[in-house]
Amino acid sequence: MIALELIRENPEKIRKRYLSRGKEVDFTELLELDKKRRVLTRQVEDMKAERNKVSAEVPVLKKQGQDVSQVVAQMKKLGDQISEKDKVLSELTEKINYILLCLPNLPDEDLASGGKENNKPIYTFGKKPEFKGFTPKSHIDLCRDLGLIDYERGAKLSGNGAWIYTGDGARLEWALLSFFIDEHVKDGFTFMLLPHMLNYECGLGAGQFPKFEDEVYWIDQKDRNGRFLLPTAETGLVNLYRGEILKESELPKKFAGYTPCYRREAGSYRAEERGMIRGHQFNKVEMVMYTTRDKSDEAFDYLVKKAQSLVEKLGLHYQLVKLAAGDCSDSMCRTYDVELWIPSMGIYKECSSVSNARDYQARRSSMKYRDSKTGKTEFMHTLNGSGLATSRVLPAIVEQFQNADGSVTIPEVLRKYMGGQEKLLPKPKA
RNA sequence: GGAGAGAUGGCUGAGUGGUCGAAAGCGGCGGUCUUGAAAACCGUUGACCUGCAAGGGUCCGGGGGUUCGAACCCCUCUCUCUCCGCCA
Repeated sequence: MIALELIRENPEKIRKRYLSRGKEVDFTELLELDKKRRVLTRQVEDMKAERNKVSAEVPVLKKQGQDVSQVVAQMKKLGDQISEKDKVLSELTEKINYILLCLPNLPDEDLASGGKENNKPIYTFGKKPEFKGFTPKSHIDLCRDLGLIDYERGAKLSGNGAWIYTGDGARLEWALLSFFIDEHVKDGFTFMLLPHMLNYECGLGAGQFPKFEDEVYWIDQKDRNGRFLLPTAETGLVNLYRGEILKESELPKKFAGYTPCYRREAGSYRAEERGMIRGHQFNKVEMVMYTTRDKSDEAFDYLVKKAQSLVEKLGLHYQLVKLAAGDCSDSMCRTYDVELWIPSMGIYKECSSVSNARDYQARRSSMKYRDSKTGKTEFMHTLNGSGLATSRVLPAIVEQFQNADGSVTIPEVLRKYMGGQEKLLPKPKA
């Protein structure tokens, strides 16, 4: 949620910043409602002040033995007027809040405007692997030949967009998760295992609701009392301090959470995204940081570096991409993606998205800290980054590290999690 | 799943219709004392909205109601605890 004052003070400037996202906004209605509300608030508060004053006098008059029936009748009338105006006021407030909740975050001003096409790679690590003397296989074929994934039975159990990690595949996925978590713990992150079913407020606070209510799986009913399966651990981790005020000295806070991510991904299936590139359930370790206002840029760089270092330790070729304003998700001011090279597809695929939401999420769920100097409360800044989406990393590993004999070399850092195993070998044909 | 109890400030906990935004204790902050610290003593100490300010308004788990007036009465939801049952 962005601050209403920003819009009130300079609607034109804010409008232009939204334009860089490709988002046309018109604040006319919002500003009118806001104006109405401010006038009405003033009126209602004056009336309430009157009522409070007179009501306080009633017991005094009674004690003096005076007749209060006339005063009481007057206050009854005033009370009716107040509740009428109060009703209008709460309707206004609800409308204003809804509009505000639907507005995306303001993109940072240094971002390229426009959509995906304006994303800019700003760093590249390693090189595209060359496959001498053999034609490289796709991760789908590799996973099948190596017995890592059972796509057919995954679909049998759950439907399209589901798969089963089997044997070495499960171990490799688990090794990745363990490796990432160990790295985070080493860096002082608190490891978290969250409930996978979250309440509505989590979606609202993270910024996914009300807009994307249809993109998650609902458990009981799809409304404010229902629960949904988290689409990312961020949705939970970013709600930890909802309604709380922390001491400045408690920040920054660093969390790393592992959860499966459940997403409907309605209509997004394409032939090129078979395999584990896009599914209804995938594994991800998510990093979330809470910082003070002045430390969030620093934290952002830190999280980007962290995501990069994980991929680099695995030895994977990737590019770091600075997203254009329009490609950043709605809650975010800025986003950098780490994209892994997938040889069979001839493209880079995101395995980490690091973003700074600044105070957007904190405003939605009122997460504040007390500034040690001023003593005032400020909204925290929240940041998040995948560290990493293992289900995207595994395809890159098998494709980038495949050998002529059909085997795959396991990255060194993962071997200790796999009993020292160095290679994944093709299963003998039955 | 059944029965009961409860939710009050950073914490413990009093308050059951009228100067209660809320006693008391702890904690925090400031001070006195001390070479310094501790102890003791004194003072101070919730959040939000609005306003230049003075002030005003709102908040005692959430929502609704009764009343001139609600932390307190009524309804409802959520959560917590205790006991019983069931169970991976």
